[in-house]
Amino acid sequence: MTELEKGPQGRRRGRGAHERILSASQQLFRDQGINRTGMDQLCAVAQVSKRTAYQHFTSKDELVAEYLRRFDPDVMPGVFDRTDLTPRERLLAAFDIPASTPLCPYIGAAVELHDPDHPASQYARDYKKAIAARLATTAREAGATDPEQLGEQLALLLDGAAARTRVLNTDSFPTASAIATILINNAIPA
Amino acid sequence: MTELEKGPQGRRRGRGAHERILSASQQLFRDQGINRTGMDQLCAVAQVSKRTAYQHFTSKDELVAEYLRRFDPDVMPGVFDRTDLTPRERLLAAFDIPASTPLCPYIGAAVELHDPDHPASQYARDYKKAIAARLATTAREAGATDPEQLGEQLALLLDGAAARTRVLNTDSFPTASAIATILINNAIPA
DNA sequence: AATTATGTACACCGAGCTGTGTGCTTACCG
DNA sequence: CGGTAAGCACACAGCTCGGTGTACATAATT
Repeated sequence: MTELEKGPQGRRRGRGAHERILSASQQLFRDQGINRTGMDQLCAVAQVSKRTAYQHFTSKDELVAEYLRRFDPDVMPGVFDRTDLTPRERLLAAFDIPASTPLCPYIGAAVELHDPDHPASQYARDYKKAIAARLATTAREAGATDPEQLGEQLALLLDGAAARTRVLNTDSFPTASAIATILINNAIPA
Repeated sequence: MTELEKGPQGRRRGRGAHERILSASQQLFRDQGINRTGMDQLCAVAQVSKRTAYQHFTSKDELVAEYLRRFDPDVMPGVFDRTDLTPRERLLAAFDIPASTPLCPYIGAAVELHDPDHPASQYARDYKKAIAARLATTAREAGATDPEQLGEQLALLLDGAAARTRVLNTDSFPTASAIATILINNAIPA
């Protein structure tokens, strides 16, 4: 982050503007929210001129959508690909959240943007469905009698924990995990 | 609402400014969100001059806090006081939501304001705790082995359904209700 | 009838927002 | 070396927002 201290003439950060902008988005949109983060501040953090930012993203809305698209990689997928765990263990592992996560950014975006037609809102829906589907297929592997239902239920637990953690400012994922255990035990015949 | 069409001189709505403002808040903050509702629009809907609004509420923040405080009455409490239901039935009745509810305004406020110290955020926390407590006492009446735990679990389900309904734009309360049934059956010894 | 509380109209302020226009500088690549 | 793509600084347009100042009008109370 600080490897390119100051350019030759006291300015200029180099060529990776696009990535720096997205990186700053991740940080600021998460910490402050989307609406409370101005493009000026974002550009300052990204060490990018405003002009450059608008050459990479035609509007803030577009940046927000791209920010959500880039978010996924290092959050959920890791859980589902762990071959060292049984499917049943994988379902439960989804509830082991680092506790540093402020709020699922997809929920945050949907609430803040308040427009179901916003590209970011649409992507948030797609993502939520994808997570539920992932949980469902894993539930199937685990031998659940009704995998779709279990997947949807577990997804609801994740969202509930995320929302509640945000509002109450206390980690609600253990509670969700406890419920998940019960549901899984009930849904998978011994 | 339209009983006082136009004042004697083509203006003036009468004395209930305070209530009209709060009423407009309920409508607009719910439908559009807090940040996307300006005081100008709010005053127009409330048929109140901006000056009057700021004589009743010193700031928008204060209005938001009061809006949340006034929200409660006709939502949850009705469920817990129904003597025609057994405690167990009351717990389940909490999940019968009219489906018109856009999003729990407490979650919305906490996400939109993004400041845990905001009076409205604090009240949202208090309210959420109160709901969990209500559920817990009802769970105790129903004979649950660990009422506090069950109360917290059911509260999480409600929040999960609310958040998920908002993001996915589909009613998630039936799913939550199904989970609740399982939890209740597991928590209350036959 | 006089007083007081309440409400009104409307212009205005300063701040912050998204987004541009312009002219210049630097880094890369053939 | 020379051309081009990428990035820069900086001012500014145009808008909306929260909030205020001022002078006036009406309603309830006494």
